[in-house]
This record gives sequence, C-alpha cells and structure tokens, in this order.
Amino acid sequence: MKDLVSRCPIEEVMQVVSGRWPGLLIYYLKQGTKRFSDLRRDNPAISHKMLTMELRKLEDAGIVARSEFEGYPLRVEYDLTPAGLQLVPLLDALGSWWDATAAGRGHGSTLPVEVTE
Amino acid sequence: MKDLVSRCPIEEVMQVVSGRWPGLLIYYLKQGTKRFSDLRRDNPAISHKMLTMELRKLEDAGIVARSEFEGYPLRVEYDLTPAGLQLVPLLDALGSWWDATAAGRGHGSTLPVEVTE
DNA sequence: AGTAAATGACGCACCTTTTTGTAACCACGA
DNA sequence: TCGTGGTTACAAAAAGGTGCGTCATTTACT
Repeated sequence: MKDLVSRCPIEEVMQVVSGRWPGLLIYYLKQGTKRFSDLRRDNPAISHKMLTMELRKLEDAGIVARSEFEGYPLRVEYDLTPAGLQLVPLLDALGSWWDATAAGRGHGSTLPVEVTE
Repeated sequence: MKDLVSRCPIEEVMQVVSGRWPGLLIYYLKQGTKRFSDLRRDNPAISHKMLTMELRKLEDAGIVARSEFEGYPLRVEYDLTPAGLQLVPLLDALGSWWDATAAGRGHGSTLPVEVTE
C-alpha cells in the first residue's frame, strides 16, 4: 500500500522524479535522443532491469516518449516530451541550489560542527 | 554502498530531497517552527524512526535547523534554514509543473483508465 | 514521604516489506 | 552466435515499521 490518496502534488511528483535515476536519465535525455543501450552506457551503474522500469515510469508520467522502430535487431528511441523538457530547468535549478548552498554543508568533511548556543 | 563519488549535483541533491518525506516535511516546515510531535501530527503516516532519520538527513544537508531546549520533557524545535527557504520555491515549482502537466497523465484519478489506442 | 506514572524526542533491536541485482530466457535477423 | 530491448523468477540488500528502553523532571497516587 503506497498510494494513500496523495492530494499533495509535491508528494505525487516525488513518486516519479524521486530516486537515484530519474534525474540522471532526464539529464542525459536532454542531450537528445537516446537508445536503451546509450542510456546504459551513460550511467553504467544502473542495471538493465532498473533502466526499463525507470523508463517505463517516466513514460507513464509523460516525461519521456518511447519510439519503437521495427527492424533487425529491434531499435527503440527515447526522448523527452514537452513536459519533460519543461522539467529540465526545474531539476537544473535544484542542482544549482545544491551547489550554491554547498558552503553550508561540510563541503567535504563530516565533522560535527558544534554550534555553541 | 550508495555513494560512488557522485560528481553530478542532481544525483547529490536527489539523495537528500528525494523520497516520500523530505518534500512534505519542508512543506510543513515552511509554515513556521515545528516540533517533533507537530510534524508527526502533520503527517501521521510517518513513523518516529523515519521522522528522526529524515530530519537528521535534512539537518546534515543544511536544510533544517534543530534547536534543542533543556527542560523536563525535553523540547526540540525545527526550522528551515536560509538554504531550506531557498529550496521551497524550487519544490513548489515542481509541484506546479506536476499539476500543469497533469493533462498528459490520467488527470487525477487512479482508475485504470484504459486509453484505447 | 515514597513510589509510580507521564512527558518529548529520540536510540536500538528485531522483523517485515519493498526495492534492486543477477541471471536466464525470449524474439528476430545479420 | 551475437546484439537489441525486454520479461520473468529468484535472491540479496535496503528501507521501513513496531515496540521497548532512556533521560530528567514534574505530577499523581497511596
């Protein structure tokens, strides 16, 4: 049971965009049309099962478009949809925010900065 | 092993902001100072274990600030940091994007809307 | 007076659920 | 036989829930 009638758009969008891969897949797809094997090459850490699952999820969310061409070794292309393209700058903004606020974190060290209150 | 030297800011930010709770916790915290029990009341579905873990994660990321006051039954307050406040409009933008592009999906209902293709 | 209960914000151990990886399999045609 | 994109079954790993313990102090009961 994972869907408790999430009326909150933030909760909903997180169910799709959240996780390790969606951001990266979108990042690579904004570079242009990619095939399944391209995306696997782009980030080798993802397993082919995960990739299919994530792509399917993004497809269902209307973020990526899947085009299947018939032919010899079967060819499938993935692109960002218009909605997906609109999402890109939002994710980029998140990335920028992360970099911009990096100073607030340990910018590397895990030292427990004791704030003497 | 989850951190394979993620040089990509999107991958990094997702490790913090991703998931079911961070978005919601930030959403409630932007309403003002909240205590542990307040946040539990705000969204009853989260367990105390999860809440502590998520708050700790957000704290480490510099998104929320934890203030501990000494006293009888122990009191702890949580607020958004300046960085956290900057994050709010970005998440809101995601929520708006989700709503704006809702037409491409099932426009709301969870019913298995069979699209006769 | 002395003991007991309760409070708020957790930590910890144990167990269940969910997610993810691995490997094998499918189809087709070069 | 290989390569493509994908599915399935099983196994491993990770995430998450539940309940109890803790700490220090106040209030409640006897």
